[in-house]
Amino acid sequence: MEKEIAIASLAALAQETRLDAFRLLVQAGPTGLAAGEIATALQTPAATLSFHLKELKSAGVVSCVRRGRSLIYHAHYEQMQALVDYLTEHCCRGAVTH
Amino acid sequence: MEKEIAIASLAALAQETRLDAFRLLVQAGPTGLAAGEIATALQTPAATLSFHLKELKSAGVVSCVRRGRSLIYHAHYEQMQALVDYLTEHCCRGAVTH
DNA sequence: TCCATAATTCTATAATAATGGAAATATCAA
DNA sequence: TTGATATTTCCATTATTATAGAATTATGGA
Repeated sequence: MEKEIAIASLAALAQETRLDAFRLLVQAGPTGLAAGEIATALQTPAATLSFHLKELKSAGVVSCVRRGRSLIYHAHYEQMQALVDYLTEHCCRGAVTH
Repeated sequence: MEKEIAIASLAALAQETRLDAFRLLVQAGPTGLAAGEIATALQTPAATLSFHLKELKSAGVVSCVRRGRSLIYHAHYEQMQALVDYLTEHCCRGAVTH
């Protein structure tokens, strides 16, 4: 993973509403969640949530597909795994936790 | 790891100068690096770097001790490992990368 | 004590990010 | 084709973060 992408991914998740939204999507799995379902679950105005979903999407940690009137969002597990690998590789050298 | 601490750690690393500084500290290992050595390596003005080191410190991903006139900074591997564990636990469920 | 060095804090400025109402766009159903 | 629903984009406002020169604090040596 490129450093720039790692920074963008870290920034995407370093905000409460976005981390909460992302965690909901991880829980939801392959089914995904509609933007409105996330907004309701997080009690966040649609416009605000839409802004955060756009951030997550442009960082590449989520994607969405239209289904009828809804846009269904999904977590990108591969990119998250790549981020974890990046951190382990570049930021954890010498860790002695377990 | 608490969500708040995870967010603070992610935010600390989601900035180029700070990620670069942190990676230098990881490379340096137990020896650590003086603030001035990091500033020189990154070609960043002392005041700017000091601001970023304070951010890293308040997020708990680095610490420092005085040695003579210098402040020697060290990476906190345990907290980084805890962050990686947090992400794996909460944000990677279902990952199928390898 | 006085000077040089190392780093931080102070301060102002510029840049970026977050918030949410209102308007616009897309889709479906009757 | 009209109306209801889902969501985004537009926009203005507020809040937070980053930058770096100048002043300040801390330390060690002559």
